[in-house]
Amino acid sequence: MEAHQQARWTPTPEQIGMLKDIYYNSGIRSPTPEQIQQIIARLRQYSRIEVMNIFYWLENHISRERQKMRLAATTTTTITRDLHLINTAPSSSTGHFVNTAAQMGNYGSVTMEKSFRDCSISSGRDHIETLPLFPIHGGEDNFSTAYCNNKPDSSSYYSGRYGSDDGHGSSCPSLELSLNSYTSWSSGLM
Amino acid sequence: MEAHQQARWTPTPEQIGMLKDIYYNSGIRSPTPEQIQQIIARLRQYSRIEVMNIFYWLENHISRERQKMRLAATTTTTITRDLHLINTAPSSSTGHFVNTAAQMGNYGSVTMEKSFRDCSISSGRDHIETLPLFPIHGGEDNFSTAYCNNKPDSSSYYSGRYGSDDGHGSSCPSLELSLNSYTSWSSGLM
DNA sequence: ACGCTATGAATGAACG
DNA sequence: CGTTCATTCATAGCGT
Repeated sequence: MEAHQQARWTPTPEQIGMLKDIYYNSGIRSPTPEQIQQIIARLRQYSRIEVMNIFYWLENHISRERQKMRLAATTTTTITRDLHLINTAPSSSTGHFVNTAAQMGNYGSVTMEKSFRDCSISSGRDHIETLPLFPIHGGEDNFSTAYCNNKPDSSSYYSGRYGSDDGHGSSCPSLELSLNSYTSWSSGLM
Repeated sequence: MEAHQQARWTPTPEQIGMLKDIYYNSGIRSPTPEQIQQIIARLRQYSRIEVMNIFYWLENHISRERQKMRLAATTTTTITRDLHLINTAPSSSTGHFVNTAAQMGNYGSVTMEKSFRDCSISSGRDHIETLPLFPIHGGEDNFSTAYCNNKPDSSSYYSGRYGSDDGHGSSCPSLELSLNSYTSWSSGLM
């Protein structure tokens, strides 16, 4: 087993320098395909690099700068702690606690969104619906294995969080209307 | 102090599998409210999930697939071999046939960041040559192994880091137009 | 050797 | 729908 080449692109100093130049000097944040091609062509001289690497690099770079900025602003040890009480836009910020009610009503376009919207009014508050009346869950992870049992080796990687040993707490071995009827939606749903 | 749950929905492998099933096997891209209800009802067994999560998942998935498609079309001398994408019929048992390729036909506007994805594909880690679009599978499990396109590494058991659907197949070695005339994106650039 | 940090990679969420 | 932001996972690199 090997063949993975390099799992992760490791930019050389030259590449980083070039990217920074592009980023800072040129201020390019969203290069065009042509630009990308050229950039890539250049960087490839130093090491294996794909377009996505550049993409990620730029994205991460931008993100990170913002993050730092934000962090600095928040963690400011100096004064300015009570200054902004109303400026920062709510939601989606460092404080991120999603406003449940804020979600409804504005998704974007009109396509599937409409359908979602119809259901989604319950984004966290009400979940009346008609389906979840009965906690159908008998086999819990039955199909889980069916889906992807491709864990070749193992992977015994440390489990960081809840892993997958539980979580559903399903304990209702009752009758479920359609637990494993996948076909039902596939066929009947569409 | 209980945490605020996870700010971000963390799909379990099971959920992803189910979503893929819905997406690929059923070819559902814009589920109806009823479908949404059912989907969500099912997925809720594994973790907390709201309608919006599904909505976003589908959107992102579609977007991503489209990007790939565009890329393929671009790299393969325009549309040419995309015709035979639909070949082997599922012929499982339920007989869900997919029709995913029906969407292609309108990609000519490269805009911005996407240019990256457009231009590149190979990451260097995985490389799937076959389009995961169609879980054609002549087995007996119907939809089971079909989803997992065998994902060697990653092996993240939990969140969504295991990847599965992307296929960066074409790793164009150096077919670029090679506009090496990096005359000047910036001043001297290097 | 082990743990921490920096950062590449991936994807969920949201904007226009 | 395409683009962009934000968050998180995974890992190369480095210090102790």
